[in-house]
Amino acid sequence: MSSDQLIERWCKDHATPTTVQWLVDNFEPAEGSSIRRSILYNFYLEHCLGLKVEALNPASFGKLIHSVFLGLKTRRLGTRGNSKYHYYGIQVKSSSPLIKQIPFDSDLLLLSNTHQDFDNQSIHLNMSPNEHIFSPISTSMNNSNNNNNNNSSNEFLSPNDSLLLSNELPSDITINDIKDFQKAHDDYSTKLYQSLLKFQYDHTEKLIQQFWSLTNIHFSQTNDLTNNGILPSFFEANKKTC
Amino acid sequence: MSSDQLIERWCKDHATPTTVQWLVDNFEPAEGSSIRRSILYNFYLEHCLGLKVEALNPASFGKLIHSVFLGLKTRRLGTRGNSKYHYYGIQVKSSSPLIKQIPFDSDLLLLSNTHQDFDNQSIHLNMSPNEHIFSPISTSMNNSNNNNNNNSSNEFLSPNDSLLLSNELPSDITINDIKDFQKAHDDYSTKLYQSLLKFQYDHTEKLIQQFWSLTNIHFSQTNDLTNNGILPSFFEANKKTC
DNA sequence: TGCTGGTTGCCATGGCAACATTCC
DNA sequence: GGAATGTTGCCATGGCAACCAGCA
Repeated sequence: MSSDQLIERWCKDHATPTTVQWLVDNFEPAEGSSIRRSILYNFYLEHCLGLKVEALNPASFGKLIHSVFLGLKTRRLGTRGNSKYHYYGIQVKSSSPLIKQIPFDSDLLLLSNTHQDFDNQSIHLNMSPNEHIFSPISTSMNNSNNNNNNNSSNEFLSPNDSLLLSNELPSDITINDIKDFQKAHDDYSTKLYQSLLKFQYDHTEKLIQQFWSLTNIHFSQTNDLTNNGILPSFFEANKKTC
Repeated sequence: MSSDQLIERWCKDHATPTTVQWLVDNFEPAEGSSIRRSILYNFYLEHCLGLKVEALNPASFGKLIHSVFLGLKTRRLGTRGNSKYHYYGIQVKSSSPLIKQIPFDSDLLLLSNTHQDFDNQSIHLNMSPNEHIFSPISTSMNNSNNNNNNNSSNEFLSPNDSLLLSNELPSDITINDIKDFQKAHDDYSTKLYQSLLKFQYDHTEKLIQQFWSLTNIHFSQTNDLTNNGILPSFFEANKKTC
């Protein structure tokens, strides 16, 4: 089926021809490739933001993309215990500007102390380049590995990251504490970003308050992020949480 | 397959014969009947609590119960927009003590101002008898309707409820605001109860803090629940939340 | 051979929209 | 006939455990 026919079908059903066109322009079927769903959905949100158009929710967007790229499969990829849903059988077109914004394929939480070939004895940290916040640094980080579409667990250590983590943590804080915090923070960042995209200011405020309330530090105090008080109290509050 | 054979199979696989026995003792296949999953799971949690045994998570419990009651179906029942997952094809045995603890089948959020045949002009409220907190009052409420296993939308108005709601709300608070609050509070209560069952005190504290932080009222102030300040600020904070 | 860690199957849950029924 | 509302199909997501491959 040609892309024009696809568009016509969707135009009739849901009047979303522009989005279908956007999908066809930026993505293509590709055996063996996959895109993390949340990344693709965030691309879509930005697309809608640019068009000042109401976005579909993730489930409905799923229906749409399945109807455009027939035969899309589902896979859950990622490190053990942190697998994420991917659309399998699709890739960003090499001609698409989005390709510059694709984070690592191994964009998953990856904290390991089994490899110590950098900064002797320091912790290797893939800062899980935030999938949706395309800061200059994460974009440039990612470009170096764009063509690598397989599942290899590339690690990446930003100099800043190692400085941040290599020392000065209270001794009773473990690697798992840091993992937990990072996971919670990633989740928080994702929700925060999406609520910002949707101009849900009240929701945004609520998210910030909720997240930082986990640290037992009042929201108005979060300016003191650098004062070394937040991580410990967060861990304390979450130590026995399931 | 006899219940003894069932138990033997599960004993071999998962060493949970007592729970299987408990299931067989308290539940039975029944065409056309259903039990809300969260209610059944909460019964199970209490069962484990009594035995001082680690409970399976809901997904694993689902596998267990499906293997004991073959052919169980899934249905989502409830008022529009508030459907809940049920196990379909099973009921509590009439000989089971649990039958006294089954809430209404229409235990779902139900706020309506279209029926006004009680307490002239007041709001009819099904206080969504909390599925897991078996207070004397909710238990006695439920008994009156135990045999009614169909989907009829029974309403029930406790005198106390009508007193609580019939007046004294600021005029800018709508029925939908109350619905939202009640929904959020039900969710909060469920989580709170489960964390209490599991002795997750830290988690419990976090839940309380998170929930009440939505109201912009500090946790230490929640003693002032009756002072009419919480509902309005909660609604304000959530008005534009998706 | 046993550990580690990615993948997947089978559960769970929820949103939205289409469908079906019921009730003005 | 149209509005309201319960039900279901088709998406989404996640936890846990089984499986399996690579590796010490």
